[in-house]
Amino acid sequence: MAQQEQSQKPQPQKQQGDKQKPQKQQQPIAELRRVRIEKMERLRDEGVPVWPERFERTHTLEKAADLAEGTEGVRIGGRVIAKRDMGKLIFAKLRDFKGGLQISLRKDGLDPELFKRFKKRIDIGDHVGCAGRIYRTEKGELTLEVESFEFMGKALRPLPEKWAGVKDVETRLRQRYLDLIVNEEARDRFRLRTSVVRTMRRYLDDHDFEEVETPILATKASGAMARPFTSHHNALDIEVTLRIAPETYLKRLVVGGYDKVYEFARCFRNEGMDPSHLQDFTMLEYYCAWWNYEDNMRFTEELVKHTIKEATGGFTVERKDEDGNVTRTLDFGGESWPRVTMRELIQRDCGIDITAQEDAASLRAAMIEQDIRVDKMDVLGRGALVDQLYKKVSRPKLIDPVFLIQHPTDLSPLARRNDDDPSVVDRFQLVVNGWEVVNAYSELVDPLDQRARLEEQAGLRAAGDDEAMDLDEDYLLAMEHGMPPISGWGMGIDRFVALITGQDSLRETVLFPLMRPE
RNA sequence: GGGUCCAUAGCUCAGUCGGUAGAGCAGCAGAUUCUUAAUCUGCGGGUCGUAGGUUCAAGUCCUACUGGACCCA
Repeated sequence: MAQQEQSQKPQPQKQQGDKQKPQKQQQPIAELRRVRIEKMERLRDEGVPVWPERFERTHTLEKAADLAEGTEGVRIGGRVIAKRDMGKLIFAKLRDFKGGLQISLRKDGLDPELFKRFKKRIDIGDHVGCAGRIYRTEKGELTLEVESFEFMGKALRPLPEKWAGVKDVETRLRQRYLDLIVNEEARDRFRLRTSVVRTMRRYLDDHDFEEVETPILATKASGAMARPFTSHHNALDIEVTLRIAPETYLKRLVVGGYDKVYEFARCFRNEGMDPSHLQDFTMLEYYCAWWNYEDNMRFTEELVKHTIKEATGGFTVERKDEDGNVTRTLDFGGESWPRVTMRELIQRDCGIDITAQEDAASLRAAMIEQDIRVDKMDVLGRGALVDQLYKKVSRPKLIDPVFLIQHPTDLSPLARRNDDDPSVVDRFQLVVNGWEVVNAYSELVDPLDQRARLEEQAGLRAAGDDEAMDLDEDYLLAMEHGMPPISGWGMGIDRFVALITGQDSLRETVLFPLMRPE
């Protein structure tokens, strides 16, 4: 019997499909969708607004979960994420962004029509607004006894599996909303990102920094060594590039008199895609006049510790493997993070003293002698070779926070030379878990040295290092109007969030990472 | 650029030696007034990523392509 009744409903649809060819291939999902549209149409027939514009709530679910038993007149709204129908008693679970609450409907506890409507027309995924009183079930769960409810919108497609969630990486990235609906871990991660940004912004504001915005669309890519995205500006008929860093604009502002300035800067680098590089990412940069890199290191330690404490509640971060086993614990709580020069570090890890290797050729020879080979070895200048060498032999070993200081000058064209040793610059990086989290230095404020250094970069560029920096006359012009001593600072926010949320891929810290179209 | 792996129902996954497709959840019908991944009975749902090839026979083997994951340089 039931069987026959069953087959009558879907049947017409199928016959139609057979007769009318143009009807698109019948995806099975269409059946689930059709059922839900039908429910919506029934609701409309019953005079229920199917996309109502408003429901007055007295509490969010997070707040409602703190209410005392017996509280009357509570009005809450949310998405139905579970429904357990026991005949004359229905339990369901509602969720909104920050909380969740169980509701219950008793057949003799509300209008029979409403009870039937909930039973028959409400699907998992739909939104409802409920009014009632708070009580505790026999099993002890705080619950809203629904006295009336309003249908607040239909989900035409089913939600992913309630227990396993969405696992497929591609689906999670392409349809992040599903990841957010179903995976609590994803919600927590993105809320933590927001909290990190908010905490850092407040900390900087509280220390008298000014937040500014500088151009994303520019005529010259500067401030970092990277390939830019280019576009065409129609009105001016010129080539433009998306910024690769906000650095030179923020420093122009210091020329203009800002002495503490920062920007959360979306930057774009047209380079290889891998788990630790996004093409579209967020960098926080700040510049502080009258500071040197030592002052900046102290401030960095305070800022980073404060942020981690606020965001996670502690100073340690656990890194886990695929099975959830803790592989390492990063400790940010150390009294004063250790400082090590690039020279000391490389010497310790492979025996090469970079100070003794004064040019690219001799350094290359020393590396080959140790059987250390890196990409494009024969075209890179000395600075870039040092950098590659460091990344190969040393960086992976740096786990707990450490300040790596005094990088080669020719790797840092915008940084100030060290007074005692002009072959290195007054620069530091905060390295954690083998990742560069912060890059900062005492800024080069001498316009003549700056010109010479940028000309040297142009030479490297001509020799085949396509990451070498471009010469930026407009920035040199600004510099020639006079700069105070400055220390500047940059942090990859995506990377920092990945670090403290235990993610290996930066795409898990970005809501909608770019994907190739399907 | 070179290599390895993955793609099966809306979701999570099985699928043996090549013999024509399975489960759980979700859905539908029914039962059920305290559930918590509710339970119980019954039912529907598939161009096995796409296109070729091998074979009597392909989800399974081969090739290419598409999308994804990872490793190396």
